[in-house]
Amino acid sequence: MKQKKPKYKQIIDAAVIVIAENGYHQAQVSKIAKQAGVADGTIYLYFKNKEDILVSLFQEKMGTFIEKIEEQIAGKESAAEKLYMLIQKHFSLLSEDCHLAIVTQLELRQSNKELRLRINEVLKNYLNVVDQIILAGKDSGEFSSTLDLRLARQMIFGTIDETVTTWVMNDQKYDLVSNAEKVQELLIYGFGKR
Amino acid sequence: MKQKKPKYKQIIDAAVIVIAENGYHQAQVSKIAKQAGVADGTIYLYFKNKEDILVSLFQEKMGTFIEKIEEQIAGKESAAEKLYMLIQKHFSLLSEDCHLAIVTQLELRQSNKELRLRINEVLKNYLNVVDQIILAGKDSGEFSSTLDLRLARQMIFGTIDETVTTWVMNDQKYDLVSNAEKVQELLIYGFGKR
Amino acid sequence: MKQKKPKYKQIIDAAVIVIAENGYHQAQVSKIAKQAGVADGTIYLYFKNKEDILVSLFQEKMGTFIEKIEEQIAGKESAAEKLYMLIQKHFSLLSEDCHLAIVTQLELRQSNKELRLRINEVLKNYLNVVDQIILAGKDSGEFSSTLDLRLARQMIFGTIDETVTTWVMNDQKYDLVSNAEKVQELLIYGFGKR
Amino acid sequence: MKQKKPKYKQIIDAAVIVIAENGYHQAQVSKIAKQAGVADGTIYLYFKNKEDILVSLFQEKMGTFIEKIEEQIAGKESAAEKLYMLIQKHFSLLSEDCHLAIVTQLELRQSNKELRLRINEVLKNYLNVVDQIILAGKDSGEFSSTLDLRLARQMIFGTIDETVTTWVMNDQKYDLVSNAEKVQELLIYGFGKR
DNA sequence: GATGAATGAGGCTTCATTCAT
DNA sequence: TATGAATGAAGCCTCATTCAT
Repeated sequence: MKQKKPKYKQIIDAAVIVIAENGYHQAQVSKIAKQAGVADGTIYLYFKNKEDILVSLFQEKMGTFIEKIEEQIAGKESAAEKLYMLIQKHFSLLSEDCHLAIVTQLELRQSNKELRLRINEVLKNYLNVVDQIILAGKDSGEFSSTLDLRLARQMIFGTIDETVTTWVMNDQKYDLVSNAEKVQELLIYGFGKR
Repeated sequence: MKQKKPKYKQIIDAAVIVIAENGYHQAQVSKIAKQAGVADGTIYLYFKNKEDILVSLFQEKMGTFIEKIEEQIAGKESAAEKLYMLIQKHFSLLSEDCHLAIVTQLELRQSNKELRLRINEVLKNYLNVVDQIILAGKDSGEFSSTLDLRLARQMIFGTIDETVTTWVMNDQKYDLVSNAEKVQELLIYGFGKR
Repeated sequence: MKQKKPKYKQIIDAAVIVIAENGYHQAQVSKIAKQAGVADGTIYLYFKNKEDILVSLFQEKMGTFIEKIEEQIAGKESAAEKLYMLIQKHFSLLSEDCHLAIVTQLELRQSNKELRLRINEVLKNYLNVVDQIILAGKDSGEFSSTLDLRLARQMIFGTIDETVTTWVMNDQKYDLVSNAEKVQELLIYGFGKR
Repeated sequence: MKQKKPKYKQIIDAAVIVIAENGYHQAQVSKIAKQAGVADGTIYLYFKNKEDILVSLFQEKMGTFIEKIEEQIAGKESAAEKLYMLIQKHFSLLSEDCHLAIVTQLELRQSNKELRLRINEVLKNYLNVVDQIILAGKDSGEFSSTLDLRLARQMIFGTIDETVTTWVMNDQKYDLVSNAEKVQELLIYGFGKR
């Protein structure tokens, strides 16, 4: 059977592998082309330039990422439960794709300011999901009515992100998912006694 | 008037300015030399190579950073107060040096993996201070005795870092320091009602 | 008309000319590229680095050199005749290519130790041809049976090389080839009376 | 006791050691200064520039070299004996100073064309001694009256030089001096039977 | 649509030499 | 005389992108 997967996705998947295995600065277009099994020039039939591959990669993966998280959250009643599912799914999705974890947590951050701004655009969709949970919590009375939306969002994202990054930098050698519950509890109740 | 400031510091300060204003990838050695008012070759009397400038920059600045934070924390009784002073000082030090804020939050993260590993070594000293606070809080009974040290550390650092990064990416246009108290409260009490 | 000659040879020939005309240390890659009529980067599609150009140059030219000499020697009966053809062809091949003579006698010797070691590897093929002649002469009884192979080889190569070098340093202003017979006689009979 | 040896010689001796141990291209002025125990700038009180160190080195060493050879030759009657003494002394002087051997046979040849031309000027004094021997041999009837002076000179120098170079490139691991007699015989009688 | 050979701009670093002390 | 900190010119190589086939 010939490769049915359109070249577009084929190239993005190749990029994830090449970047994860070689690092951002060693991920030349020619390497990605080779991994994807196409000629260098073919890349430019599907992407405007190299930056476009990376942004598309992030959009594509983050789109799927958010969809799956939204699915998980959909049925849940409480904000606490939603937050738990967000964290749990975030952790488990990255645990299941070690290449993607390396790329998003370490490699893509080496991109220049402009690219990172465009990546942040994509990230906003994720942050919107976070915001929905916080607002739901405030609405339902689970969270303090004086909770600052931006700070809460930064705390949730910052904590999750730092947790995943530490895990990746430790070569993913411990189980990330099993931390989900404690992370959620810390976010909701803080360090104080309960 | 002769330059009294030793060239070593002179070059590091020039590097901070050049990187902040031009971006990491546009911070050529020749630009740094020009900004420092020395010849290109002079750089190499004080630094082994370009990477050495960046690591030294981080060491020098982070060293001062940590010293100042430790001074602030020293007198405080409670862990809560110590945590507040950490955040407050962290925010105010970066607020006072907008160039340094850009460099540490955005530009230096574009460095390659090897350089970031060396930067992380320096960061460990900061994380040790954080750990001391958490342990003190557990000792004194302010924090839950079951509090996971690593998770708490990641939550504190992740939240602070994300907060500063967001502020820098928004062009430092709002007051960062005034958020210190709320961030501390969120960390200690979480999102729950009080 | 398209350049039919493959770029590999095109670049090597350009290198010979550039080195001969500008000297080893003034033979920048960009100059060679310009002379070859290709872009700087194209050089690196055919050669690993600058040193590789020089080693390849020597291999290529010395390969042809040895082939032609072997052709000449092939039919000859006596070692004396073979030695004469070796010298005669050595002199005439370099007389016909004044650029190559300058490069091999003067410029390539300025290369660093590592490069010269690699050049010496190539030279061994030439010295093997010399050895064959000496051994043939000893076998046939033309040369003394006590003749020391290494010394004889050094005397032949040293004399030929010094003769060519002197000629090149005198700007090739006298006829080299006409010395071939006398050089051969000197090697075979020495300075003594005959 | 303080260093009585004038700095001039001190620097030249340092240069020989530094070049022999590090190679021509790694023999920076600062390294020579350090080895000589003087400041970089001091070098320039005794030598016009780096090239001047190298030419002076060659002049100084070659001057002594020739003097010693002339001493040896002085008393000898026959040209054959003189030639033997020349070779024998040439070999033994270099055998006794392994640093100098490396410098003259390998490292100094990496110098550029201009420097080599100046070195050749110095070499002429050596070649004059060779010429005296050849002419004496022709006068006395030991050598053929039709012997070509230039060719004979090239054969003597080329053979000696190639012999020493081969010995140095083989890490001076066999005895050079013991080859003197056979080299002389080969030069005088050639490869023919005797 | 697919190829891949060719392009060419751009920067880190070394080291001989100077000159104020 | 002696010092040594400072100078600054100069070149190899990479790799994103194009375009003739």
